[in-house]
Amino acid sequence: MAEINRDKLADVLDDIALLLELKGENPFKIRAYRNGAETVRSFDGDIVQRAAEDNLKDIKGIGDALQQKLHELATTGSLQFHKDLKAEFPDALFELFELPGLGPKKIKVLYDKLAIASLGALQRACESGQVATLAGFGEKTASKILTAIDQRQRFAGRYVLAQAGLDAELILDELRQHPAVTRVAVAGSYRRAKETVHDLDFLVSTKDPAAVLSWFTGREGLEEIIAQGDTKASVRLAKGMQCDLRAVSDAEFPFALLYFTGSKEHNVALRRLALKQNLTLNEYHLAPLEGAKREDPTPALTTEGDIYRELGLNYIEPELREDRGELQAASAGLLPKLIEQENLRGTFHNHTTESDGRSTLEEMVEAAIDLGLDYLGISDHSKSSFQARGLDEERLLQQIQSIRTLNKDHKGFRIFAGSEVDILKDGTLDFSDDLLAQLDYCVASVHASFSLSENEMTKRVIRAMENPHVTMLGHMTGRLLLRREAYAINHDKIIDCAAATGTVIELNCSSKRMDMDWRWWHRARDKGVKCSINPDAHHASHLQNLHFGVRVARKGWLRREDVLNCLPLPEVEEWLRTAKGKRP
DNA sequence: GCCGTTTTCGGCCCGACTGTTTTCAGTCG
Repeated sequence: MAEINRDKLADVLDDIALLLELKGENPFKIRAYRNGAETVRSFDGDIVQRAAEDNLKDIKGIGDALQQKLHELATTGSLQFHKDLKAEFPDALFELFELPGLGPKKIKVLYDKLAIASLGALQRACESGQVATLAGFGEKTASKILTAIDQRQRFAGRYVLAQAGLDAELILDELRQHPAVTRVAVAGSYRRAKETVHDLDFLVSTKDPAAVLSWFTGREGLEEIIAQGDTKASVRLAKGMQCDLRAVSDAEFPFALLYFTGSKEHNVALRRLALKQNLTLNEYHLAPLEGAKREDPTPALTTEGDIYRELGLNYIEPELREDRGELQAASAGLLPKLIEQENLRGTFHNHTTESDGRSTLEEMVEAAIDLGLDYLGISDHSKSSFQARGLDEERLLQQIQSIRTLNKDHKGFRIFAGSEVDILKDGTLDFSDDLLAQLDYCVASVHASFSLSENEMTKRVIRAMENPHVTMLGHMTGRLLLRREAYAINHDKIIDCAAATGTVIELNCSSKRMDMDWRWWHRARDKGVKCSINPDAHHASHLQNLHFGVRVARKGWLRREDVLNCLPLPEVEEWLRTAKGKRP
């Protein structure tokens, strides 16, 4: 039986939705499958187990048909209905969905009329002029497709959060200085702090949209202008990222900001809520449904908070807007007070030139002080990570001494001596317990043997977490965003083990990692697991990534009290001195 | 396909832009 997990269940439902779209099925049926996929992804509990037991009835969004299909998937590892649908179309056809401008309807026409089922065939058909003759297609469509195929090679199309941040902040600054601009914001997945984004969505309020839009499309160094209308323009930056700008009136601004921040799922849920109150919500206003009776006119709403309040909700922070329970929490007054960057007092898991860092111990300390932190943990690699010049026992003991000495020069700032110790293939650690006991703390991480089965990997990591000297688990899945997949590991079991052993889980906020993934933190938090937001800095400048770490922690519903490195120095010292099983 | 203090049938979020169309379908967010 094929190994089945939560993601596999959700992916099959999404795949069915796509296949049904190609077949031209009822769009609401398609939406039901997509909703089902999202429900599976965000379900709080062991959805695979529930599916195997055929016990999904009370889960909103899963009806008889989806329950039956999920049950078949969970018990047999595959789904006949899915296989049959897939057999109707060649695999290569699905590449076509990656081209902007092509959706299920057009792809179906290409497939039905010209038997086009791959990027190569599509390129040839565009070049030969066949595509332009199809009903609903034309010369421009054909040439746009050719451009899209070409660009697909050059621009992978997604960017990590910190990377997008450079362009986002620059363009925001320029927009703020534009004389015709009143209010400005960057919305979209960047504002929601998704770990990767595919474009940047800017929003301005202005009395002169034409002036702002023409400034936007006239900026220097653009790769292309994708679209330009009266209120909206899209451009591609030289580095390939798409940026959209929307111009609205100042009265419309909060509605547009809410709308363009998304997520799409959050918006849909919000509009459904509005409808229940006989209101209709769009990007311009909140208004009574036509014909609906409403006692009072909607009062002036000038901020997003006003709109939420009008709908009977507390203000929902952008990071939470993923339709993962935030509307219910806002309605019940149960939203968390999310962590803020100024709550961070220090950070663990940082490297120096002793292993593979590029800044010295002293440079790292200066950078931490400049950032306003009160403590910094140094955890260079251990000896098995020879590719990273990992420290052996002798060098680690010397480093501990250097740190103790350097601490004497700093009043009110503390450097903690730690290690990022390798979790070996069998779950044992790279250093003896005696040596680990001499450290202030220890981060344990997997750096090799990524291809173990989920079961073996989970056991391996659990064994390491059961060590009384392991303070925290480093980058839990080893993923590198947009570059390397996470290794297989059972999140539920690791979180349970962290709760049982008092092991902290790291939120590694290196821009390429953001690991453990934000989708799991709410659950971990509720089980009492502590988080440590760590930049895994290999250069003094990488401490800046704490900013994005905090934003992703917010996305995981984390509060100040859930994060170890929000503790003030005296308390974190006390916490580290206390034996692992007895910590608060 | 899902769902119900209007319900077991008839709804299901909404608008801009583009390209192909003489009034709109498709795509995107």
